[in-house]
Amino acid sequence: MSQTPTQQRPPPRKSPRQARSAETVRAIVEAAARILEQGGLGAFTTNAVAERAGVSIGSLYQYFPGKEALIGALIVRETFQLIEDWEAAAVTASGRDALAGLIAAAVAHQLRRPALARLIDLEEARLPFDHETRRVSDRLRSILRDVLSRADIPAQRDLDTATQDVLAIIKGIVDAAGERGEQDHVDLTARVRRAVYGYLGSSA
Amino acid sequence: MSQTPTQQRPPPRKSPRQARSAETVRAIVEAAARILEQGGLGAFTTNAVAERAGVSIGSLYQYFPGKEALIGALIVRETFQLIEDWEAAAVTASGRDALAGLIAAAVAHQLRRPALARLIDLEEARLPFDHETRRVSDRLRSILRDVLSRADIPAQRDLDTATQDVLAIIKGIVDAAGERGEQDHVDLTARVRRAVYGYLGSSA
DNA sequence: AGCCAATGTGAGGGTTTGCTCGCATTTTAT
DNA sequence: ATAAAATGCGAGCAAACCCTCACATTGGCT
Repeated sequence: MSQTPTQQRPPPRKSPRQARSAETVRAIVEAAARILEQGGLGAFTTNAVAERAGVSIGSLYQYFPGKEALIGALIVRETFQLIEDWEAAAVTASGRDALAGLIAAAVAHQLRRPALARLIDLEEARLPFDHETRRVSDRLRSILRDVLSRADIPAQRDLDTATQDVLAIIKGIVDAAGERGEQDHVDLTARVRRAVYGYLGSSA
Repeated sequence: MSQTPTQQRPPPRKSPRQARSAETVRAIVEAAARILEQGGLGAFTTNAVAERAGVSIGSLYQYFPGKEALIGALIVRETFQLIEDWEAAAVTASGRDALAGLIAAAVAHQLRRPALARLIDLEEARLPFDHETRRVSDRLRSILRDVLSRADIPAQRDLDTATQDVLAIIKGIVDAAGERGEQDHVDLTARVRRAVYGYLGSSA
């Protein structure tokens, strides 16, 4: 009966085995994203997500153990996109270039779907999440940490604290800008860079 | 019948006229704060707040038109404390000292009740608020804006954007630090200063 | 074709919770 | 003391909403 010991509170759900169910899961997650960015948390109900996805509420609960798991899946999806961009940016020779690449990628990611990205940051800060969600967030932090430890970036007294602070700086500025409807990647990237470089103790 | 044209959606409520009711309002707001910082948003129900305050649910609704108004009142209360500290810090002769004072005050304010301050920042970013709440938030921004426009601080191309960014930097770092349980005012203040000065284009 | 597993359905049960309303108690004013 | 206003009370209504379950449909396989 118990094959996969996965989560904690609600019983785990099936994974899709056929192509159509994989598409169902995709549709549900994207519907969740659209509901969130158009109506905010207030409009985010499981029935609304199912309707928007064009599936029944029962189908939704076959793949997600509860409402919060939906947000969790959305966080994983969005964060994973950013991880891929960051991994590509991190392989640059110079640490400074890598850091600049991370910042540019973060800004681009945010401006793609600003309302969604901002709400996800808020939810991530608000909810205690499952193993998979934490793992993806940790991976993101780990990439930044590695870049900050490169030789051509000023050494930090506490690398973990520095990583957390730089992430907070990026998210803070970029979320606020997205809320205001800013579109200019170049200007926004430059502002984030100034704050981050200043924090790290680089020269301008 | 209509003496005070106050809010929008729900009907406005009475203002306390006797001392005992003023105390009731105080107790309700403080109960809201305690519920929030101990149980988070999930535990924040109107009945829970009333019970914690030692008053009936009916009394609560005599002074607050709804659940969100409670959070609004809490935001006003907390923000007003910070405004007073900031106004005191802003009268310093040097703009750089004034800015340093704002940062130190913000850090101190955050570390006093970290969980509460963080949740309030999150809620402030999430909800659309009434006139009074916005007015207080605007006052805070205005103080920072004035300091940033001082002569001995590098001129910013767009003062409003700079104000928003600096606020985001402060809140971002300080909320993340509070979440981690940091207690060291001095170290945290120094880190925020580096980021802000870097952003503004000052030298370290 | 026939069987079984996978997938899809949606009405509604059960719970939570925001909020009202009729009434009781306390304070103020005369 | 008495009336009127202010304040306090809390059972319970109404609505929202998460989630289950019994059943229908589809797809894969021999």
